[in-house]
Amino acid sequence: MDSDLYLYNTLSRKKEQFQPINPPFAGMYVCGPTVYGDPHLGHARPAITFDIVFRYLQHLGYKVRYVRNITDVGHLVADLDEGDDKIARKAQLEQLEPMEIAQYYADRYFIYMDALNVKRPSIEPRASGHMIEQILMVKQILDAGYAYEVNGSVYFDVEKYSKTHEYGKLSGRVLEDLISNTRSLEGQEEKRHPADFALWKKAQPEHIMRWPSPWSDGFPGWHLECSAMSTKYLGEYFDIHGGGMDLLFPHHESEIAQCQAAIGHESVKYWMHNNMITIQGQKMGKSLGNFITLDEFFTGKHASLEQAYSPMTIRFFILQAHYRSTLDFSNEALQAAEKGLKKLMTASETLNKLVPSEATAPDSGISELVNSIYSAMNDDFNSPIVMANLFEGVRMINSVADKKETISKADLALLKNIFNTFLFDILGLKNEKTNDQPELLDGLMQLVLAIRQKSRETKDWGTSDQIRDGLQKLHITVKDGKEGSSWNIE
RNA sequence: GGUUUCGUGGCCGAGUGGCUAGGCAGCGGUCUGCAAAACCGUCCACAGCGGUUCGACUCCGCUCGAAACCUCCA
Repeated sequence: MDSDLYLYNTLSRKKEQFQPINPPFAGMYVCGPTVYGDPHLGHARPAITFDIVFRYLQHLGYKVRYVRNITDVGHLVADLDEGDDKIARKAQLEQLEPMEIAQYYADRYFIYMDALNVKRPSIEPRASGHMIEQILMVKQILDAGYAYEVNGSVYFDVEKYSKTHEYGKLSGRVLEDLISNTRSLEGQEEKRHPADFALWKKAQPEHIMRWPSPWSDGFPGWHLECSAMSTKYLGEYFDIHGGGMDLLFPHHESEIAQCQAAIGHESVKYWMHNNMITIQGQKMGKSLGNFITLDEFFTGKHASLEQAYSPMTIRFFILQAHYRSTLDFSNEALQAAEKGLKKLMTASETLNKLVPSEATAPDSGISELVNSIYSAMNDDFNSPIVMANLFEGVRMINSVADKKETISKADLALLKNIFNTFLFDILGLKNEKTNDQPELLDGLMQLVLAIRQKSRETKDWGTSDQIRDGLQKLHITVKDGKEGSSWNIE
């Protein structure tokens, strides 16, 4: 099963043809959220990026197993002296089990990702549910001689590993630089080498999340869960591993080392990384305190938001940039996205009402449109180009509706197919209008517009405008065309 | 300091060695009772300086500027 799909592999820093290991199956692992805070705009980017990858691979006919983890381990420290871990504080103050906090935010994550029309992955494993696998992997690495135990903690021996393997190949780092640049942090004295990282950490008394292990009551190292769970569900060698660029080092670098040490070979064929969302040129992130939660976007309740932005506006906004570029947030950009989305959705409604003619005139090249959309997707998931092409389709649709152009039956079917396939199925955008009683509303509107038409015929503009303005207040726009008036819910 | 990546018009954002990105906003026009929407036309670019080339926004070098990672973070 050969495909024309090319994707950018961070490991080689080149676009490579996608050739799955076991076609028609495709395995994909993406680093999911750490559930100790409300999901924000930054969470939406990888979720949507890899949602597109998931959807497109399925569209191409692959049987995709998409695994995205939930990190619910090791970040909840009850020590209130340092940091601003409000969740731990909350857990302690309200006498909550830490897992209650994790559950709460995991649920929140699902709700908001559903709102963004992000498909649920095939498997969403939790780190806390895979202690056995993680402990087993630590043992494997110890047995292989690439780890050592100190006081109940186990560390990965980066120095030894780097003698026979290239630690830093993914992020382009050199070990010597890592030595000289690593800060001396508390608790590092146990490590033989500053670049070593924890596979298992003995829990300090204040650490409230802990599990028994052969070495100590403690918790697994940050990088371990992904290696253990990807191996469990996707095997020792799988196709795609994705995540945010900020995870490149040390997280993914360490995953590579862990798998190499435990299994004896690398586990990932293609590494994909989405770029960050910035706010005034700076990364939007938890640590910087400049993030805006999805809930705040949807409700408009945040000081830097001029209005509320719907889930699909956010999705459109994100898809209008290529996933490997930074994307700068601003009200202006969001408002542009909102208008663009509306234009696209209105056109998709118009499309369903279009009447075909004998031929397409002028010959506007709808099949070329299809080709260039596929080329764009195949070129490392270039969603902005896909959208630009869809807007070309919008122009055609509106021109036909305006009777300035005509479209053949075959071309119309083709155009409908493109919109259904790409706009809705692959880009995953959807019409957000809600209408529970379409017949009732339609009947009412026909009546109201008939009355207005009468007033227009007698040039009673006062009544005519009163009706139109009144409807506008209810977010129903009336458009007067050559063949009577039409209406639209905003 | 090291690693990685950028610098495109009023805003957001694609792309290419010579030929239109696209969206939003602006301007002019068509349509309309007036609008709205739509369509047509149009203005505004490729950080700076060198080099390669018949030709560079696109390749190379330097300068300036910005970001991410090196510590939990999507």
